[in-house]
Amino acid sequence: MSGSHPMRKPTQGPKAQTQLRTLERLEAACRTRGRRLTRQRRAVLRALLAEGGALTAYELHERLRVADGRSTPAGVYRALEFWMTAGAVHRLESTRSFILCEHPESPHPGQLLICHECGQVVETEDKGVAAAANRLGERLGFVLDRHPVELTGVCRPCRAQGRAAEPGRRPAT
Amino acid sequence: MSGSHPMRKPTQGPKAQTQLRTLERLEAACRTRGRRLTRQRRAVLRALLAEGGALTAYELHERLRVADGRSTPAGVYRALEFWMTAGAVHRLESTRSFILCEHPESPHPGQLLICHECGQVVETEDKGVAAAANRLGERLGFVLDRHPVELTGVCRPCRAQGRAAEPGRRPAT
DNA sequence: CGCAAAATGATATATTGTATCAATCAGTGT
DNA sequence: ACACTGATTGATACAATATATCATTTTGCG
Ligand SMILES: [Zn+2]
Ligand SMILES: [Zn+2]
Ligand SMILES: [Zn+2]
Ligand SMILES: [Zn+2]
Repeated sequence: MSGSHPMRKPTQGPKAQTQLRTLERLEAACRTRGRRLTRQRRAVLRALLAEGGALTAYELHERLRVADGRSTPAGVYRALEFWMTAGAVHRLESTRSFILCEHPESPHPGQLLICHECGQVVETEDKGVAAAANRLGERLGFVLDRHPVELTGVCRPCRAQGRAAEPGRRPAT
Repeated sequence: MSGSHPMRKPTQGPKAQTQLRTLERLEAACRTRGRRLTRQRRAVLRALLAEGGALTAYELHERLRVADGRSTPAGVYRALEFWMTAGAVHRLESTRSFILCEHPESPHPGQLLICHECGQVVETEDKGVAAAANRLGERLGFVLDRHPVELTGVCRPCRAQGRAAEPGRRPAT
Protein backbone atom coordinates (compact mmCIF):
# COMPACT_ATOMS: atom_id res chain seq x y z
CA MET A 1 0.00 0.00 0.00
CA SER A 2 2.07 2.92 1.21
CA GLY A 3 5.11 1.34 -0.35
CA SER A 4 3.55 1.33 -3.77
CA HIS A 5 2.21 4.87 -3.46
CA PRO A 6 5.05 7.06 -2.25
CA MET A 7 3.11 10.22 -3.12
CA ARG A 8 0.72 10.19 -0.19
CA LYS A 9 1.51 12.77 2.42
CA PRO A 10 0.75 11.85 6.04
CA THR A 11 -0.82 15.16 6.97
CA GLN A 12 -1.95 15.71 10.54
CA GLY A 13 -4.67 18.23 9.78
CA PRO A 14 -8.02 18.87 11.46
CA LYS A 15 -9.28 15.55 10.11
CA ALA A 16 -6.68 13.71 12.14
CA GLN A 17 -7.70 15.67 15.23
CA THR A 18 -11.30 14.68 14.73
CA GLN A 19 -10.26 11.09 14.27
CA LEU A 20 -8.19 11.19 17.40
CA ARG A 21 -11.15 12.26 19.45
CA THR A 22 -13.24 9.63 17.74
CA LEU A 23 -10.62 7.05 18.55
CA GLU A 24 -10.64 7.92 22.20
CA ARG A 25 -14.40 7.72 22.21
CA LEU A 26 -14.28 4.35 20.52
CA GLU A 27 -11.75 3.00 22.93
CA ALA A 28 -13.76 4.21 25.88
CA ALA A 29 -17.00 2.82 24.48
CA CYS A 30 -15.25 -0.45 24.00
CA ARG A 31 -14.17 -0.72 27.58
CA THR A 32 -17.58 -0.05 29.05
CA ARG A 33 -19.32 -2.74 27.08
CA GLY A 34 -17.54 -5.88 28.10
CA ARG A 35 -15.47 -5.87 24.98
CA ARG A 36 -11.84 -5.76 25.90
CA LEU A 37 -9.56 -3.03 24.83
CA THR A 38 -6.16 -4.62 24.64
CA ARG A 39 -2.64 -3.57 23.81
CA GLN A 40 -2.70 -5.05 20.33
CA ARG A 41 -6.11 -3.69 19.38
CA ARG A 42 -5.13 -0.25 20.50
CA ALA A 43 -1.88 -0.51 18.59
CA VAL A 44 -3.66 -1.41 15.34
CA LEU A 45 -6.10 1.46 15.66
CA ARG A 46 -3.36 3.95 16.40
CA ALA A 47 -1.19 2.73 13.58
CA LEU A 48 -4.03 3.30 11.14
CA LEU A 49 -4.59 6.75 12.58
CA ALA A 50 -0.91 7.60 12.31
CA GLU A 51 -0.84 6.44 8.71
CA GLY A 52 -3.81 8.58 7.74
CA GLY A 53 -4.77 6.17 4.99
CA ALA A 54 -5.09 2.54 4.09
CA LEU A 55 -2.63 -0.16 5.10
CA THR A 56 -2.50 -3.85 4.35
CA ALA A 57 -2.53 -6.28 7.23
CA TYR A 58 1.14 -7.07 6.67
CA GLU A 59 2.10 -3.40 6.52
CA LEU A 60 0.38 -2.98 9.87
CA HIS A 61 2.21 -6.03 11.14
CA GLU A 62 5.55 -4.50 10.13
CA ARG A 63 4.81 -1.25 11.93
CA LEU A 64 3.60 -3.01 15.05
CA ARG A 65 6.57 -5.34 15.12
CA VAL A 66 8.93 -2.38 15.57
CA ALA A 67 7.37 -1.47 18.90
CA ASP A 68 6.54 -5.02 19.98
CA GLY A 69 8.41 -7.93 18.46
CA ARG A 70 5.58 -10.29 19.35
CA SER A 71 3.15 -8.95 16.74
CA THR A 72 1.98 -11.62 14.34
CA PRO A 73 -0.12 -11.49 11.14
CA ALA A 74 -2.79 -13.57 12.84
CA GLY A 75 -2.94 -11.10 15.69
CA VAL A 76 -3.25 -8.18 13.33
CA TYR A 77 -6.07 -9.86 11.46
CA ARG A 78 -7.83 -10.59 14.71
CA ALA A 79 -7.58 -6.98 15.81
CA LEU A 80 -8.83 -5.79 12.42
CA GLU A 81 -11.75 -8.18 12.61
CA PHE A 82 -12.58 -6.80 16.04
CA TRP A 83 -12.59 -3.20 14.86
CA MET A 84 -14.53 -3.98 11.71
CA THR A 85 -17.21 -5.62 13.77
CA ALA A 86 -17.24 -2.53 15.94
CA GLY A 87 -17.59 -0.36 12.82
CA ALA A 88 -14.34 1.49 13.38
CA VAL A 89 -12.40 0.08 10.45
CA HIS A 90 -13.31 -0.62 6.84
CA ARG A 91 -11.75 -3.18 4.58
CA LEU A 92 -10.96 -2.06 1.04
CA GLU A 93 -11.61 -5.15 -1.03
CA SER A 94 -10.10 -3.72 -4.17
CA THR A 95 -6.73 -3.08 -2.55
CA ARG A 96 -6.84 -5.69 0.19
CA SER A 97 -6.20 -3.05 2.78
CA PHE A 98 -7.78 -1.49 5.84
CA ILE A 99 -8.62 2.06 6.82
CA LEU A 100 -10.15 3.89 9.75
CA CYS A 101 -13.80 4.74 9.39
CA GLU A 102 -14.25 8.48 9.28
CA HIS A 103 -17.73 8.49 10.76
CA PRO A 104 -17.80 5.71 13.33
CA GLU A 105 -20.25 7.64 15.49
CA SER A 106 -23.21 6.30 13.57
CA PRO A 107 -23.85 3.26 11.39
CA HIS A 108 -23.89 4.23 7.76
CA PRO A 109 -24.04 2.84 4.31
CA GLY A 110 -21.16 4.85 2.89
CA GLN A 111 -18.91 5.06 -0.09
CA LEU A 112 -15.17 4.82 -0.39
CA LEU A 113 -13.63 6.65 -3.32
CA ILE A 114 -10.23 5.24 -4.08
CA CYS A 115 -7.65 6.77 -6.39
CA HIS A 116 -5.80 3.97 -8.09
CA GLU A 117 -2.90 6.28 -8.92
CA CYS A 118 -1.97 7.57 -5.47
CA GLY A 119 -4.00 5.33 -3.18
CA GLN A 120 -5.88 8.20 -1.57
CA VAL A 121 -9.20 7.20 -0.04
CA VAL A 122 -12.13 9.51 0.68
CA GLU A 123 -15.07 8.26 2.69
CA THR A 124 -18.51 9.78 2.11
CA GLU A 125 -22.10 9.21 3.09
CA ASP A 126 -23.78 10.29 -0.11
CA LYS A 127 -27.55 9.93 0.05
CA GLY A 128 -27.89 9.83 -3.71
CA VAL A 129 -25.65 6.83 -4.21
CA ALA A 130 -27.10 5.03 -1.21
CA ALA A 131 -30.67 5.62 -2.39
CA ALA A 132 -29.94 4.59 -5.96
CA ALA A 133 -28.24 1.43 -4.80
CA ASN A 134 -31.13 0.53 -2.52
CA ARG A 135 -33.65 1.12 -5.27
CA LEU A 136 -31.66 -1.14 -7.56
CA GLY A 137 -31.50 -3.76 -4.86
CA GLU A 138 -35.24 -3.61 -4.29
CA ARG A 139 -35.90 -3.95 -7.97
CA LEU A 140 -33.83 -7.12 -8.08
CA GLY A 141 -34.94 -8.57 -4.78
CA PHE A 142 -31.69 -7.88 -2.94
CA VAL A 143 -31.48 -6.41 0.53
CA LEU A 144 -28.12 -4.69 0.46
CA ASP A 145 -25.91 -4.75 3.50
CA ARG A 146 -24.14 -1.77 4.89
CA HIS A 147 -20.62 -2.35 3.75
CA PRO A 148 -19.40 0.82 2.10
CA VAL A 149 -19.53 0.82 -1.68
CA GLU A 150 -16.10 1.08 -3.30
CA LEU A 151 -15.71 3.45 -6.21
CA THR A 152 -12.36 3.56 -7.97
CA GLY A 153 -11.05 6.33 -10.15
CA VAL A 154 -8.46 9.06 -10.35
CA CYS A 155 -8.37 12.03 -8.01
CA ARG A 156 -7.89 15.60 -9.16
CA PRO A 157 -4.26 16.01 -8.08
CA CYS A 158 -3.32 12.86 -9.95
CA ARG A 159 -5.07 14.00 -13.09
CA ALA A 160 -3.31 17.36 -12.85
CA GLN A 161 0.04 15.62 -12.62
CA GLY A 162 -0.51 13.81 -15.87
CA ARG A 163 -0.74 10.46 -14.22
CA ALA A 164 -4.02 8.79 -15.05
CA ALA A 165 -4.05 7.87 -18.70
CA GLU A 166 -7.53 7.05 -19.88
CA PRO A 167 -9.82 6.39 -16.97
CA GLY A 168 -11.75 3.20 -17.37
CA ARG A 169 -11.21 0.07 -19.27
CA ARG A 170 -9.65 0.06 -22.67
CA PRO A 171 -12.22 -0.92 -25.27
CA ALA A 172 -11.33 -4.21 -26.91
CA THR A 173 -9.47 -2.58 -29.76
CA MET B 1 -16.64 -20.24 -4.76
CA SER B 2 -18.89 -22.98 -6.00
CA GLY B 3 -17.55 -25.21 -3.28
CA SER B 4 -18.63 -22.87 -0.55
CA HIS B 5 -22.04 -22.23 -2.09
CA PRO B 6 -23.57 -25.58 -3.01
CA MET B 7 -26.99 -24.04 -3.48
CA ARG B 8 -26.35 -22.41 -6.83
CA LYS B 9 -28.03 -24.22 -9.68
CA PRO B 10 -26.13 -24.24 -13.00
CA THR B 11 -29.13 -23.46 -15.15
CA GLN B 12 -28.66 -23.39 -18.91
CA GLY B 13 -31.54 -21.04 -19.62
CA PRO B 14 -31.92 -18.33 -22.24
CA LYS B 15 -29.27 -16.30 -20.52
CA ALA B 16 -26.71 -18.98 -21.19
CA GLN B 17 -27.79 -19.08 -24.82
CA THR B 18 -27.31 -15.36 -25.13
CA GLN B 19 -23.94 -15.65 -23.51
CA LEU B 20 -22.96 -18.42 -25.89
CA ARG B 21 -23.68 -16.25 -28.88
CA THR B 22 -21.84 -13.41 -27.22
CA LEU B 23 -18.94 -15.69 -26.56
CA GLU B 24 -18.69 -16.67 -30.17
CA ARG B 25 -18.85 -13.05 -31.17
CA LEU B 26 -16.13 -12.19 -28.70
CA GLU B 27 -13.93 -14.98 -29.91
CA ALA B 28 -14.39 -13.92 -33.51
CA ALA B 29 -13.77 -10.26 -32.71
CA CYS B 30 -10.62 -11.27 -30.95
CA ARG B 31 -9.25 -13.11 -33.92
CA THR B 32 -9.82 -10.30 -36.39
CA ARG B 33 -7.94 -7.75 -34.37
CA GLY B 34 -4.52 -9.21 -34.02
CA ARG B 35 -5.24 -10.51 -30.56
CA ARG B 36 -4.76 -14.22 -30.48
CA LEU B 37 -7.49 -16.56 -29.49
CA THR B 38 -5.67 -19.49 -27.98
CA ARG B 39 -6.60 -22.86 -26.55
CA GLN B 40 -6.17 -21.75 -22.98
CA ARG B 41 -8.04 -18.48 -23.36
CA ARG B 42 -10.92 -20.23 -25.01
CA ALA B 43 -10.93 -22.85 -22.27
CA VAL B 44 -11.15 -20.23 -19.52
CA LEU B 45 -14.03 -18.43 -21.20
CA ARG B 46 -15.94 -21.65 -21.79
CA ALA B 47 -15.39 -22.85 -18.25
CA LEU B 48 -16.88 -19.63 -16.92
CA LEU B 49 -19.82 -20.00 -19.28
CA ALA B 50 -20.37 -23.61 -18.23
CA GLU B 51 -20.29 -22.61 -14.59
CA GLY B 52 -22.89 -19.89 -15.05
CA GLY B 53 -21.47 -17.93 -12.15
CA ALA B 54 -18.30 -16.80 -10.49
CA LEU B 55 -15.20 -18.96 -10.06
CA THR B 56 -11.90 -18.29 -8.40
CA ALA B 57 -8.75 -18.57 -10.44
CA TYR B 58 -7.83 -21.80 -8.72
CA GLU B 59 -11.27 -23.30 -9.26
CA LEU B 60 -10.84 -22.52 -12.94
CA HIS B 61 -7.41 -24.08 -12.83
CA GLU B 62 -8.85 -27.29 -11.37
CA ARG B 63 -11.49 -27.53 -14.07
CA LEU B 64 -9.01 -26.85 -16.85
CA ARG B 65 -6.51 -29.31 -15.51
CA VAL B 66 -8.96 -32.16 -16.03
CA ALA B 67 -9.00 -31.61 -19.78
CA ASP B 68 -5.39 -30.50 -20.09
CA GLY B 69 -2.88 -31.42 -17.43
CA ARG B 70 -0.64 -28.54 -18.44
CA SER B 71 -2.90 -25.82 -17.02
CA THR B 72 -1.17 -23.68 -14.41
CA PRO B 73 -2.40 -20.95 -12.09
CA ALA B 74 -0.18 -18.46 -13.88
CA GLY B 75 -1.75 -19.41 -17.19
CA VAL B 76 -5.24 -19.02 -15.81
CA TYR B 77 -4.42 -15.60 -14.42
CA ARG B 78 -2.95 -14.58 -17.76
CA ALA B 79 -6.06 -15.68 -19.62
CA LEU B 80 -8.28 -13.87 -17.12
CA GLU B 81 -6.22 -10.72 -17.51
CA PHE B 82 -6.64 -10.97 -21.26
CA TRP B 83 -10.41 -11.27 -21.06
CA MET B 84 -10.75 -8.54 -18.47
CA THR B 85 -8.84 -6.19 -20.72
CA ALA B 86 -11.17 -7.20 -23.52
CA GLY B 87 -14.16 -6.47 -21.30
CA ALA B 88 -15.46 -10.03 -21.37
CA VAL B 89 -14.79 -10.94 -17.76
CA HIS B 90 -15.23 -9.07 -14.50
CA ARG B 91 -13.31 -9.61 -11.33
CA LEU B 92 -15.31 -9.69 -8.11
CA GLU B 93 -13.02 -8.06 -5.60
CA SER B 94 -15.15 -8.98 -2.63
CA THR B 95 -14.98 -12.71 -3.36
CA ARG B 96 -11.70 -12.84 -5.26
CA SER B 97 -13.43 -14.52 -8.16
CA PHE B 98 -14.18 -13.99 -11.82
CA ILE B 99 -17.37 -13.99 -13.86
CA LEU B 100 -18.41 -13.54 -17.47
CA CYS B 101 -19.66 -10.10 -18.38
CA GLU B 102 -23.30 -10.26 -19.31
CA HIS B 103 -23.19 -7.27 -21.65
CA PRO B 104 -19.83 -7.41 -23.36
CA GLU B 105 -21.27 -5.90 -26.54
CA SER B 106 -20.79 -2.36 -25.28
CA PRO B 107 -18.57 -0.76 -22.68
CA HIS B 108 -20.54 0.03 -19.56
CA PRO B 109 -20.22 1.22 -16.04
CA GLY B 110 -22.26 -1.52 -14.45
CA GLN B 111 -23.12 -2.96 -11.10
CA LEU B 112 -22.64 -6.42 -9.71
CA LEU B 113 -25.09 -7.48 -7.02
CA ILE B 114 -23.65 -10.31 -5.01
CA CYS B 115 -25.54 -12.46 -2.54
CA HIS B 116 -23.18 -13.37 0.24
CA GLU B 117 -25.38 -16.30 1.25
CA CYS B 118 -25.54 -18.24 -2.02
CA GLY B 119 -22.94 -16.51 -4.16
CA GLN B 120 -25.39 -15.56 -6.88
CA VAL B 121 -24.29 -12.60 -8.97
CA VAL B 122 -26.55 -10.35 -11.02
CA GLU B 123 -25.05 -7.82 -13.39
CA THR B 124 -26.97 -4.65 -14.19
CA GLU B 125 -26.48 -1.36 -15.98
CA ASP B 126 -28.56 0.84 -13.74
CA LYS B 127 -28.49 4.46 -14.86
CA GLY B 128 -29.50 5.72 -11.45
CA VAL B 129 -26.58 4.19 -9.61
CA ALA B 130 -24.15 5.14 -12.36
CA ALA B 131 -25.34 8.73 -12.40
CA ALA B 132 -25.31 9.09 -8.65
CA ALA B 133 -21.80 7.68 -8.47
CA ASN B 134 -20.56 10.03 -11.17
CA ARG B 135 -22.13 13.02 -9.46
CA LEU B 136 -20.43 12.05 -6.24
CA GLY B 137 -17.14 11.64 -8.06
CA GLU B 138 -17.45 15.07 -9.66
CA ARG B 139 -18.23 16.65 -6.35
CA LEU B 140 -15.03 15.22 -4.89
CA GLY B 141 -12.82 15.68 -7.93
CA PHE B 142 -12.68 12.02 -8.87
CA VAL B 143 -13.09 10.72 -12.39
CA LEU B 144 -14.46 7.26 -11.81
CA ASP B 145 -13.35 4.39 -13.97
CA ARG B 146 -15.67 1.87 -15.50
CA HIS B 147 -15.12 -1.10 -13.28
CA PRO B 148 -18.50 -2.35 -12.19
CA VAL B 149 -19.59 -1.30 -8.73
CA GLU B 150 -19.98 -4.23 -6.34
CA LEU B 151 -23.03 -4.26 -4.11
CA THR B 152 -23.34 -7.05 -1.59
CA GLY B 153 -26.47 -8.22 0.11
CA VAL B 154 -28.91 -11.09 0.34
CA CYS B 155 -31.09 -12.22 -2.54
CA ARG B 156 -34.79 -12.97 -2.21
CA PRO B 157 -34.53 -16.77 -2.32
CA CYS B 158 -31.98 -16.71 0.46
CA ARG B 159 -34.11 -14.45 2.61
CA ALA B 160 -37.09 -16.73 2.04
CA GLN B 161 -35.06 -19.70 3.20
CA GLY B 162 -34.33 -18.09 6.51
CA ARG B 163 -30.68 -17.70 5.75
CA ALA B 164 -29.62 -14.09 6.01
CA ALA B 165 -29.77 -13.03 9.61
CA GLU B 166 -29.54 -9.28 10.01
CA PRO B 167 -28.30 -7.71 6.83
CA GLY B 168 -25.51 -5.26 7.40
CA ARG B 169 -23.06 -4.73 10.12
CA ARG B 170 -23.91 -5.18 13.72
CA PRO B 171 -23.93 -1.77 15.42
CA ALA B 172 -21.16 -1.50 17.99
CA THR B 173 -23.39 -2.59 20.85
C1' DC C 1 10.98 -21.13 -45.10
C1' DG C 2 12.85 -17.96 -41.54
C1' DC C 3 12.05 -14.06 -38.67
C1' DA C 4 9.88 -11.42 -34.76
C1' DA C 5 6.26 -10.95 -31.64
C1' DA C 6 3.09 -13.20 -28.69
C1' DA C 7 1.90 -16.69 -25.72
C1' DT C 8 2.77 -20.75 -23.04
C1' DG C 9 4.81 -24.22 -19.73
C1' DA C 10 7.39 -24.94 -15.91
C1' DT C 11 8.96 -23.46 -11.82
C1' DA C 12 9.69 -20.69 -8.05
C1' DT C 13 8.24 -17.31 -5.03
C1' DA C 14 5.51 -13.47 -3.09
C1' DT C 15 1.36 -11.96 -0.84
C1' DT C 16 -2.74 -12.48 1.77
C1' DG C 17 -5.45 -14.93 5.16
C1' DT C 18 -6.75 -19.03 8.72
C1' DA C 19 -6.42 -22.90 11.95
C1' DT C 20 -4.80 -24.73 16.15
C1' DC C 21 -3.75 -24.88 20.85
C1' DA C 22 -1.27 -24.00 24.96
C1' DA C 23 -0.21 -19.96 27.76
C1' DT C 24 -1.64 -15.58 29.41
C1' DC C 25 -4.64 -11.87 30.61
C1' DA C 26 -8.93 -9.19 32.06
C1' DG C 27 -12.90 -8.93 34.38
C1' DT C 28 -15.76 -10.94 38.29
C1' DG C 29 -17.04 -12.46 42.67
C1' DT C 30 -15.22 -13.67 47.24
C1' DA D 1 -5.55 -9.91 47.61
C1' DC D 2 -7.17 -14.56 45.56
C1' DA D 3 -8.97 -17.75 42.68
C1' DC D 4 -12.24 -18.63 38.91
C1' DT D 5 -13.71 -18.20 34.07
C1' DG D 6 -13.77 -16.95 29.57
C1' DA D 7 -11.57 -13.85 26.24
C1' DT D 8 -7.38 -12.97 24.08
C1' DT D 9 -2.82 -13.72 22.73
C1' DG D 10 1.64 -15.86 21.04
C1' DA D 11 3.63 -19.18 18.38
C1' DT D 12 3.48 -21.94 14.72
C1' DA D 13 1.98 -24.07 10.79
C1' DC D 14 -0.49 -23.93 6.80
C1' DA D 15 -3.99 -22.60 3.14
C1' DA D 16 -5.37 -19.58 -0.51
C1' DT D 17 -4.42 -16.11 -3.78
C1' DA D 18 -1.25 -13.90 -7.08
C1' DT D 19 3.05 -12.73 -9.62
C1' DA D 20 7.96 -13.20 -11.57
C1' DT D 21 11.17 -15.34 -14.57
C1' DC D 22 12.81 -17.49 -18.50
C1' DA D 23 13.44 -21.07 -21.84
C1' DT D 24 10.42 -23.02 -25.29
C1' DT D 25 6.61 -23.11 -28.44
C1' DT D 26 3.26 -21.07 -31.34
C1' DT D 27 1.53 -17.64 -34.51
C1' DG D 28 1.39 -14.27 -38.16
C1' DC D 29 3.88 -12.49 -41.82
C1' DG D 30 7.17 -11.40 -45.50
ZN1 LIG E 1 -17.20 4.43 7.71
ZN1 LIG F 1 -4.66 10.22 -6.78
ZN1 LIG G 1 -20.16 -6.39 -17.69
ZN1 LIG H 1 -28.71 -15.78 -2.21
